[in-house]
Amino acid sequence: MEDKLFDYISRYMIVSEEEKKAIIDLDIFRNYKKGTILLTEGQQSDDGYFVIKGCIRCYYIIDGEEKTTAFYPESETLAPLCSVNKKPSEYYVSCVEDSILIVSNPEMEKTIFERFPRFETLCRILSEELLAKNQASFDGFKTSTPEQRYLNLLKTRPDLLQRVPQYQIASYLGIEPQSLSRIRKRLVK
Amino acid sequence: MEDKLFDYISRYMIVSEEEKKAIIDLDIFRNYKKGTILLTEGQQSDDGYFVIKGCIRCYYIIDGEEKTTAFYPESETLAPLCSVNKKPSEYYVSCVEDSILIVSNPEMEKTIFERFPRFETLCRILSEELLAKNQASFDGFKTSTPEQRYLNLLKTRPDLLQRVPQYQIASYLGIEPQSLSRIRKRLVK
DNA sequence: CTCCTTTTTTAACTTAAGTGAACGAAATGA
DNA sequence: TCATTTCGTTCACTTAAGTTAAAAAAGGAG
Repeated sequence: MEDKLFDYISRYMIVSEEEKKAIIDLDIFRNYKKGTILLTEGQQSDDGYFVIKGCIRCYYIIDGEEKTTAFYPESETLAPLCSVNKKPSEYYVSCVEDSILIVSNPEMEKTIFERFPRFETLCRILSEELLAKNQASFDGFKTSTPEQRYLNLLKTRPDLLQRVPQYQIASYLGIEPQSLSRIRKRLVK
Repeated sequence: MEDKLFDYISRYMIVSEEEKKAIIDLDIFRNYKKGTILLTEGQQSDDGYFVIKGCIRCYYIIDGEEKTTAFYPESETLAPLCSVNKKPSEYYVSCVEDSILIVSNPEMEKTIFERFPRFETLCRILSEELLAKNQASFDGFKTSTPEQRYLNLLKTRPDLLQRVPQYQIASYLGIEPQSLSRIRKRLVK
C-alpha cells in the first residue's frame, strides 16, 4: 500500500528508509467506502488527499443539479481550495469507488518538512507541475468543442469512462447528459 | 519598482533588508515593449515571469487562428508549462502592453532557496494557492454559459476589458468574436 | 427473480453559438 | 496625412447544444 506512494515519489527523488519510516509512522492511510463524502459545501477543512487506490470526485450543487468538475484516480492529488484559502468549501468531494487515500494536513506537513526539508522541495515542484498541467487542461478545454473534449478524454483517460456514470462525465465536459449521449451516437457512425 | 514585488510578498511574510538586497542583487527586472514575444511555440525556456507593471498574454495558434487562453496583469505569476516539463512550448507568450517583468529561472531560485529556505516555503505556498485558484476558475468556466462567463469577467476583472482587444477576450471566454459582440448587444438592453 | 431506482437514450422543440461575408470605424505606419 | 491593415459589428444561414418530457436500459436491494 505504501508502495504506491513511494513509487510515485521515486519519479522525483530517492527516498531513504528513514524517510519512509517517518512517513509511515504518521499513520495517514485511510479507507473509505464508495459514496463517502469527504468534504461538504460550507465545510472548512485543512485536509489534502493523495489517492492510493480508487477515485475521488469534486462536484458543485448548482440549482439543485450536481455539476462534476474533477476526478482524481490513483496517484493523483487534491488540495481543495478551502484547505488553501481557509474559507468554507463551495463544493463537495466524494468517493467514486471504495478508496484508499492519504489524508494530510498542514501540521503533519510541517513536521515532515522540518525534519526532511527535501520533502518541501518535492511538494513545491509537484505543485508547480500540477499548476502548469491544470492550466494546460484548461487551455485545451477553452479551445475545443464538446465533441473534441470527449474525444480527448477518450484518448487520454479512457479508464474514467468505465468507472464513472455518464452524467458525471457530461458535466466534466461542460455539457448536459443528453448532449453527451448525442455526441456518442454521432461518433459511432 | 522593487516595491511591487515586496508589497506582494509582504502579504505572506516579512522580508528582511538582507533578503531584499539579495533579491535585488539578482538583477531580474526587465523592460519589454508592447508586442514583445517572450516565448514562441516550439521553443524551450526555463524562465518564469512575475508581472510588476503591464500585462502578458498566453495564446496558441490553431489552424492559423490565435486562441488566447490567459492574461497576467500586475502582481500575477506565470510559470509556463515548458519551464516545468522541459519540453518545447505549445503556446506563445507576449506583452499586451509595455511591461516590467521579473524573469526568474531555476538556477537563481536554487541560489535564493539555499540561502533563505523561507523563500522556498513561500513559493510552495504560492503554487498551492495558484493551483487551487486555477482549479476554481476552471470549475467556474465549466459550469457557466458564455454569457455568464462574460458577466463574471466584467465583475471580477473589468480592467481587462479596457486593456485588451475584444477578439482576445472572446477566445479567453471560449467563443468567437462575433458571439461576444452578440452577447454584449443582448446585454445592453 | 422481481421491483424500484438510477442512468442512458430518444425525440421534438428552442435557443445560442459557429460560419462566412460585408461594412464601417479605428488604429497603424509610411 | 493618406493608405492600409486590423478590429468590431451586423446579417443570414447552419449547426449543435439546452430544455422538457418520456421511454428504454441497467443496476441494486430484498
